[in-house]
Amino acid sequence: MRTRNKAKLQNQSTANEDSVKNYGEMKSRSGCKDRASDNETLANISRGAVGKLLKRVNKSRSSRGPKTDDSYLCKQDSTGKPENRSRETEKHLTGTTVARATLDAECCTRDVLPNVPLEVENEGADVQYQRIEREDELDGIDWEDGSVHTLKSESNINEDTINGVTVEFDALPDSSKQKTVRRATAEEKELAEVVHKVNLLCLLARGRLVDTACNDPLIQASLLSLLPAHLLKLTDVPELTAKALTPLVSWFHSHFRVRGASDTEKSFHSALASTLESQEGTSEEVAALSVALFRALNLTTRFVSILDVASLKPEIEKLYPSGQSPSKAGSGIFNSSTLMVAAPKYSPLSPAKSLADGKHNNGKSRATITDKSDKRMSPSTSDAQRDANDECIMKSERPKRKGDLEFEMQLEMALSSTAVEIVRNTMVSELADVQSTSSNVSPFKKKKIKAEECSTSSHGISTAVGSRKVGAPLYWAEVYCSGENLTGKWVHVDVVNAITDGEQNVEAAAAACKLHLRYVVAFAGNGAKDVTRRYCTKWYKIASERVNSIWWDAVLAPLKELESVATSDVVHLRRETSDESKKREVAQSTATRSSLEDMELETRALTEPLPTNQQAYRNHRLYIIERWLNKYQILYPKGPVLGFCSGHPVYPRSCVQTLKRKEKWFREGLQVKANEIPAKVLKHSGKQNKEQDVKDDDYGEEDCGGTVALYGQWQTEPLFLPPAVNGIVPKNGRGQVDVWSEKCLPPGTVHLRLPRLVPVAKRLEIDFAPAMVGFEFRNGRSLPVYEGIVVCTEFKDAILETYAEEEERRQAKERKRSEAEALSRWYQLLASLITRQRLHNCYVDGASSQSAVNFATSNDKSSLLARDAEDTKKTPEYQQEKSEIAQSDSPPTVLAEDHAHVFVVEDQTVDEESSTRTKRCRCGFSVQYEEL
DNA sequence: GTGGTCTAGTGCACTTTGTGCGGG
DNA sequence: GCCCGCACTTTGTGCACTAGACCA
Repeated sequence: MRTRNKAKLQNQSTANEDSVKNYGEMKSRSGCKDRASDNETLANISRGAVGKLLKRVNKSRSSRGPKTDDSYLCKQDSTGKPENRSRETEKHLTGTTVARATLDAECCTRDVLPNVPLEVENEGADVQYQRIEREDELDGIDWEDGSVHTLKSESNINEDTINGVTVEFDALPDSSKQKTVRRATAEEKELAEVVHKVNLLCLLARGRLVDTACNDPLIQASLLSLLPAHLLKLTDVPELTAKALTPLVSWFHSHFRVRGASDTEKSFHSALASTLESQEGTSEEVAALSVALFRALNLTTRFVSILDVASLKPEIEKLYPSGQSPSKAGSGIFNSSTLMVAAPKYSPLSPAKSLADGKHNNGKSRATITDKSDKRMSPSTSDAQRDANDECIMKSERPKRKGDLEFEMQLEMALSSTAVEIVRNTMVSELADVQSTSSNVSPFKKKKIKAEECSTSSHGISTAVGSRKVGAPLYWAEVYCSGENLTGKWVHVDVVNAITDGEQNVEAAAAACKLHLRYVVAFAGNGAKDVTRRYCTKWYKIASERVNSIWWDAVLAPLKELESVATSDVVHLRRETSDESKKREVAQSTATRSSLEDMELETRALTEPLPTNQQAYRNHRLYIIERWLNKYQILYPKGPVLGFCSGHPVYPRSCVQTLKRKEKWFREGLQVKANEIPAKVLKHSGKQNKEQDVKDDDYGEEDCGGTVALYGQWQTEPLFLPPAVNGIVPKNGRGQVDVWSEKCLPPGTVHLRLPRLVPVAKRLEIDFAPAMVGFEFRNGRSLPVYEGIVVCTEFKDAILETYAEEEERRQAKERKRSEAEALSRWYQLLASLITRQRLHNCYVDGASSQSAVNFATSNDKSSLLARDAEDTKKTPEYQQEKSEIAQSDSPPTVLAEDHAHVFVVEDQTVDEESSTRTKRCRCGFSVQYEEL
């Protein structure tokens, strides 16, 4: 679509600004003329002229092709005053326009007016032509092919209207064509993974928190006190079965209600106590209470939770349109449907919230209802509601998926039909509130609860519309029933939905609620165990959504032990009355219970049913269909056929073999057996073929005719290389040995990974081969990397011995060289110091040039510096000078004339910190140097 | 709603064996 | 003249994977 560059006022790009400025310039030019003559008349005439001009420009555009159709440009208001604009926008835009007009007025005087007669009426065809040309010149700048953001289109139209121009789009932006698909970058993936992991850890911690709260003796005692007497004895049977739990579950389900909201500021423990008191709470609290009750009844019980973590994959395209940063929209753990904050997530469709959603998302028709609801809410509830509303606003800013749009439409219809019912329910709840005085729950809270109940159908899996349905199985209990099966069984008990032993239904229920069973974790004894396998039969669907199993197993390992100990401990306590021998037996059985469960889960993993769609086989860990084999894979042996999917035979994944070229096998220390037919022959690309034709392969690779032969491991045998004979190392065509691994070394040879071995081997006249250990890319090409040499084993010691000697010699030589260099540098330093001092004496202290010359002469050979101090002492000159100095009372400057500096040892000072030594001559000259 | 197919974008693995110049 | 070390410059292609669009 060709659009007017509307980005001017949005400061989107400089180019856009320029282009729009050009248009503003056009307008201002006409404004200049207005001022030049009659304001009113010329203004109107000018506007008319601009309109004409635009029409002609548009005409010329449209004549150039369908893509340049700008018919959407037309003059809207003859007065140029915008209609229906906001005050802020008006202010902003007026300022901008005036500023630009002033600026352009100055420009137009110089730029346009000199060439154009002021009489607009007489504006000749030439001028118009010039202007049109100008427009054409601007065409490339001022107009561009651009996308239109739907969310901003409305405001943009207003802005353009302000300028007296209406921007009309002849077609709705085609989202499917405009949307550029942006894939997640590696960095974003990494970030998503980190968020996922952190979210997992938080949810694990949350689960442990809940598990600990379930052990509270006060809560357990309170629950027992509520339990009818006949139910107390239900579980007091030696072989507990799932059936025996049913009455208990029914009682619990009827006595505890689930509400959506929760006071997130309370600790979970106090929230649990409140739930116990009011017999209403979140599904998490209700499930936790059920676990507490079962534990109070001495049943081995776990608290099980689906960890609904942030996605492992960055959902960029889903959540954020192009140009909208994740930070702006909010992302990850804080915006995901995490269980850390229970309230908003579990009641997405409560009437109040739904109405609030409607307020923001859908029109004002529902605003009245929302207002009513809001007015009845308590301040705290309103705050919560505001939070929810904020969340809704955030959600509304995101691009909506097709399903979400449909959901909104359905929601709107449902609300319109049930609005009356909601109001009635609210009134009923108000009435009930007035009547009930004993309850501690605030009337406002109760209203909300009641209102929510009417739409969420409180218990059972709802079939409500929406992407997140109410009733998703998120929390339940697992009770160990020793009477189930032969070895006992962990029985799924969901008091929220009043389901016992319904583990096979969890997956379907979760799927119906758009909830993936990525992680199902059972908590007990402050530990945790991943029991996802028990509830998830379609592992292939969640495998890619789970974190790296090594990391996950490592995280769970200590928790798993705690859980295992805890569940056995519970059993142990339960049978405390047993005698010692029985105790031992129980301990033994619990030890195997954990391993039995592991076996059960592993069995489930290995007996996963065959998927019914072909895509599932692509990365399935157990099964494969032939179409998903890549070019380096083959089925060997080709069977057994486990089943069929859309006519494709399904094979075990274990039949998939990786194929490699001969050279690749060589690198792994294997060679293809003689007379083996390639398992697969691949065609090479043109470029590779060309290169392959030019060169010969080292090992007789069969790459010719643009094909490459691949072999499977079953076609290989251990590498057999020609051995070293008579001290000669067998080499390849390039006179080297490729040392990919130790297996690639010819028998009887050894790889010496030391530098500077080549001269040693040459000196000893020992046969060797450079060892190529790999390739590296430099200068845009791959270059071989050599490391050491390959020699026959019998020469190893001799070479190493000589190498050691050679290295010692080399190091000594190196040391000597460095010392000599140090001396040389010292000499240079001191010589420069002397020169400096000489110049100082000569020109700064006012010494005679003659003395300077003498000084220089006496020092030219640097005899003083070359001389050692001790040696100097022994010389007759030194002795003479010393005596002269002692006898003379002359100032040092006089003495300095034609004298060589003498540094007496006694006059030397040493700075220990800086290791600097200062030598002083009696004449006052001193030299400071650093000791090496 | 689900699955199959096609398309396009992204990331990654594979490929693979120099040359010229200056200083010693 | 020979040998050694260093600098130069930083691929290109194809495939696997993934996700979206579209259709049945």
